[in-house]
Amino acid sequence: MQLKTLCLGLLEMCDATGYDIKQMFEHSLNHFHAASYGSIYPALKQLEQEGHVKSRIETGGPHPGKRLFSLTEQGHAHFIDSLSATEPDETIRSEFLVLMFFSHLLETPVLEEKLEQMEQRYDSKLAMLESLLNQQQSPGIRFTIEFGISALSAKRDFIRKNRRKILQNHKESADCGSRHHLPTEKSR
Amino acid sequence: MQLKTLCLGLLEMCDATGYDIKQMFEHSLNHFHAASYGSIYPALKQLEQEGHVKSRIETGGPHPGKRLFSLTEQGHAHFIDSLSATEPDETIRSEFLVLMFFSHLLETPVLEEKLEQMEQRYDSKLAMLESLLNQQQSPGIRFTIEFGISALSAKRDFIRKNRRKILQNHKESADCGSRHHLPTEKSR
DNA sequence: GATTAAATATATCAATTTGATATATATCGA
DNA sequence: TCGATATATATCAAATTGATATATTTAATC
Repeated sequence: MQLKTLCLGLLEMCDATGYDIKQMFEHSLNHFHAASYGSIYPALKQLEQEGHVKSRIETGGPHPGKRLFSLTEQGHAHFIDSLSATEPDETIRSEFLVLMFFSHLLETPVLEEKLEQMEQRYDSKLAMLESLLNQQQSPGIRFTIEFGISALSAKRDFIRKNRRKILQNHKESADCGSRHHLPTEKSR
Repeated sequence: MQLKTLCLGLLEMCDATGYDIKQMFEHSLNHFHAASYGSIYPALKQLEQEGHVKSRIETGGPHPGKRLFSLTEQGHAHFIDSLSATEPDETIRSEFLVLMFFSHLLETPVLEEKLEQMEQRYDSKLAMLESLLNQQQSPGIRFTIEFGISALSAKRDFIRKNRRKILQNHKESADCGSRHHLPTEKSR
């Protein structure tokens, strides 16, 4: 799914500036989709060229000159079509699991710190979702939040349950970046 | 974390071609990090220019002419440093949750199909991880697989538990792409 | 034995996206 | 009134995706 499609979706909710769209990404979609200004502004520009959105410059208000985007009928229809056609899937990019994958190359205290940090990070992400839950209305949005809470809890609990075992094991087979036993040693 | 760092990590395990690295991404790292040829080959080229890897062309074997990359001592040291410095975190991009977020704009049978598809997708991802589990040795790698299984199970179970409720609710407040009640209607 | 499909291997490129940076005004608290 | 934070837009190099092109080898099928 392209960012353009997602911007269209957010404009289904209310008219918004590029800045507003960024805020929506950071607040409502934070736990399952990110986007940067460097992609949002060009996306909106293209959508306008394609006739899916139109924009007007605000004259009054606290920030005169700001550009408010709104969906056109064409853009609405296009969003429904794109949405219906998107395959349900997800992609994960986990630097934490990369760390764990290569954990035999870390020193035990470093590994311990990473596990600690990740657990805390999950805790604060959970807290954020819990607080979102009290504000939301639409069943679809509630679903995404509750889904996020389930996934996050499972991951945090997995770390909690396995942390001690992993660290014990790691300390015993202290390896720590030496490559003496690796099969490719000769070639260097 | 840059792809270059990850390539270095994979070359810690054994010498490999660009193709081999892509295979490793698809098999071992599949559940937490993807990479395309279009990024792998340039990454290896840069790593060689920086002296972190070196390459040799194979003369014999089934595919003479293929370029095997191996880590240099410098590359090894650099990988350990990069790894120790990476913040444990993760990013999720979920088209499934985007669908759920805007589910009020889908027709009930379409929503039903998406939920069904996602549940199946989680099942097959789960099956893949289960089979990986029987092959793996290193505690770090096992951790990533078991972690993946926990997270995937939680997500699949969440869909199973909430599917009926969501669909029931959705059918009752049939909305289906009409925008008659939306606040921005007047502006169009 | 011939044909065909799938696997192995490398490379390139337009389009997308990130992440950083620059700029300017407005609001709010100290 | 000062400084910090929030609002708002824009740009750009660098990274990455996803698609495409090419060629050989192996395995399967007929």
